[in-house]
Order: sequence, then C-alpha cells, then structure tokens
Amino acid sequence: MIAIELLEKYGAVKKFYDKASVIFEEGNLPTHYYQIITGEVKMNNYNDDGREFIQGIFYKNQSFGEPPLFLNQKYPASAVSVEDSQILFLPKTNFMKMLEENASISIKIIENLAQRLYYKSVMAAEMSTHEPEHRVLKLIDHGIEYFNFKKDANGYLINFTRQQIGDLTGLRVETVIRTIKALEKKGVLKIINRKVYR
Amino acid sequence: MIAIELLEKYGAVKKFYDKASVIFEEGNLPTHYYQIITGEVKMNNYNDDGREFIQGIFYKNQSFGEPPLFLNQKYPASAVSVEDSQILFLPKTNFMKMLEENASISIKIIENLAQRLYYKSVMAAEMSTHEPEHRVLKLIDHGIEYFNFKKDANGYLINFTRQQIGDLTGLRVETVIRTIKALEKKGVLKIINRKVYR
DNA sequence: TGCGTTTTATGACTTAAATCATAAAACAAG
DNA sequence: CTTGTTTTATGATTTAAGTCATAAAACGCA
Repeated sequence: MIAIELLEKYGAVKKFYDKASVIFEEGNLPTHYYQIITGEVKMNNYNDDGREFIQGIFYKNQSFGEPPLFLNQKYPASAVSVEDSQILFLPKTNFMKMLEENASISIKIIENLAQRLYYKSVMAAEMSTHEPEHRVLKLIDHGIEYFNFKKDANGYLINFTRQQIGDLTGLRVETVIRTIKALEKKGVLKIINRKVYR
Repeated sequence: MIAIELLEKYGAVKKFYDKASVIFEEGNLPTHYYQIITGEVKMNNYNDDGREFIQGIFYKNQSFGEPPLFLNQKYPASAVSVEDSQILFLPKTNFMKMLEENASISIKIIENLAQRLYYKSVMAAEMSTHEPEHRVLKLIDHGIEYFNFKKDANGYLINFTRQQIGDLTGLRVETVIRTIKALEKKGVLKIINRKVYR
C-alpha cells in the first residue's frame, strides 16, 4: 500500500466500479498502477472451455496488476470487481517517476511482490499434490493470515463462497462442498448455517 | 543478476556445491542472498508421501530464494544443486546495506520478482485446467523464453528430463511421457532419439 | 413481497490420470 | 569394461475427482 496523498500528488485519480465490472483484461498491455480504496477485486483467467481460475483476491489498500507493468508484458489475467469498488489509477509514467523520486517505495513494492510470490509458491506446491483437503485447508489458512477474515466466538469466518474456493484451488464446486464437509467431520473446521469457520 | 564485483565489494563469497547438494532447506529462516556463478539449482518441495514438486530451476547469473529473505519468513521450499555449481553468498545485512546504497539495484530486483510472479501466474492457471498437454506445452514454451535452451537445426532442445517436467507441472512421469508422444503425433514438437525439440 | 439468481447440497455415473508392473536403452562411476 | 542407476517406455488396472442431474435454502433486487 502506497499513501493515497502521495499517489494523488503524482496525478492519481479515483474511479468507481460497480460489482462485476472489468478493470483490465487479459492480453492487454498495462497502462496504470491500481490501488483499491474501497471494495474487492479478483484477478482471473478463463480457460478454453470457459472455466474460471482466480489468481488472487485483493481488498482495501492493496494494489494489483504490477508485474506486467514492470515487465511491459501483456496481462496474464483480467481484473474484475467482486463488490462495488473505488480504485485509484496512476498512469505508468507518473508511477515510474514516483518510484525514482521516492526510494522507500521500492522496498515496499519488493516486499509486496515477495509476499505474493510466497503465496503462489505455497499454493503451487499444494495444487500439485492433488489432494483436495490439503488445497482447501492451505487456502483457508492463507486467507486467515493475509485477507480480512473476521474472528468471532466460532473462530475465523472464511469469507469465500464454495465456488470461489474452487476457482482459487482448481477444484470443482461439488468437490469443494464435499471436501469441506469431510474437513468438518474431521473437526478441523466448523460449518454453522452454511458458513465456514476455522 | 547483480554485478559480481558489486556483490564482492559488500562481502559476498563463493562456495562450491557438488551435484545434488542442499543449499538451504524448507522451513529454515533465510540468512543470505544467493546468486549462481556456474551450474544449475532447483527449488523444490516434498509432500507428505514423498512426491517432489519443483518450484523452479535457476541457471548461471540468476538469483534465488529472495522472497523469504525480504519477508523474514521461513523458506517454503529447499534449494538443491542439479549440477556441480558455484554459488555467491552475501549475508542478509550486507545485502540490505547494498540495496540502500544502490537504488538502481531495487528496480532490477523488482523486475526479477515480477518475472517470477508472471511465470507462477501463468503456470497456476495452466495447472488448474488439468489438461496435461496444455501444462507440458506451456512449461516448454516458458523454458524456451526464459531458460538457456539451445536452438539447432531441429528446433529448441528442451533441456528437461520427463521426470523434471512432471515435477514442474504436477504430473507423473508416465503421463508426461505419454503426453509428449501425443504432442509429437500432433506435430507440435519432435522427439529425436529421446530428446525433445520444439 | 414476490421472483429470479446464487449458493449449498446430494446421489449416480464417467473418465482421465495415477498407480502398478515390467523392461529396454542410455548414462555414470569405479 | 562391468555394473548400478537413471531415463524412457508401454500395457493393465484402479481410483478419485469431474460430470451430470436435480433441488432446497438463501439472497438480492425491483
């Protein structure tokens, strides 16, 4: 997260997105730096037969879509708002200028990329094992650590739908539903009127 | 890649590793920055039933293992030499000092992390589709673009064993062998005395 | 408040990749 | 050169997750 005042100093502007609107699309070249003021954004792919894969979900104060911006490569995935969202836009050239003039920003960006790479590494290893229980549980535990899941008397409320868990882990909804039930039976998580707690 | 002279100026030292030796292990805390002078290094995990997953393979002039170094987190994978290798070691504190004093290094690190994140994103989407032909071909094409595959009259020589392709894509050797044969039959790659060309 | 959509749920069936077994060719080491 | 190991190879069988069908509960919005 970069301070909003600093971004605005370099010319960033706010834009509003209704739920389910496209912010940028897979295959396009990056033109801006994006940071979420309010709302929720997912980055996703669709494969040949229309199946969705969610690369990641981003919340308030998080940025997304930087890697291709730095590499001048096409976006490998699209960005879509999951909720009504307010996004800060900063044109690439201004963003680069800001980086040059504010050395301390670089280390923040490095840490942010490192964090995301860490997540991808862990999930890649999980996804290669093919064991649904592992995959789902790793995702949930990662979510607790890095997303804004709320804790209450029942534990952490996992703020994902079964479908989202499926799209994040490469599993089908039915498999996720059955896996979550199996994990409940094993006592590692709770289902309280359809909501998942850990 | 950071200039060797600069690294040495900050106190980096060379170490030699025989083929198949461990450079650091999953679960340990990072202490150094590592850069390959000669040789080849893989980063890998083993899951509960002993199955290997290769996070990535690194060659001459490439660095590896930075994300946990920046985050102060445990390594999510181990680093093992694939060939006899010469590795440059720079202690973390010196590395951080070097970063502070050489702003231009930061942007290189950012680009490097961005590149790796890009690869992980593409492979994650591929791996979620479950179609072996897709996965194998994406890996091969990525290898051509970013690894040191040599081109000759037959095309690019894919310098991976079937087992390595399996460990990088989450497929079993037998599946990789059959998939490569299928891809050959379709004419998208060639097998010339057991070696794969594209 | 009512209606369409999304989410969760369950059972039956199919299928593609994993597993198991076995072996030949190539390579590496002594 | 011999021997042990790794790599490539192929066929038979198993199995776990995907697919398909169907539906109830919950949610959202008009």
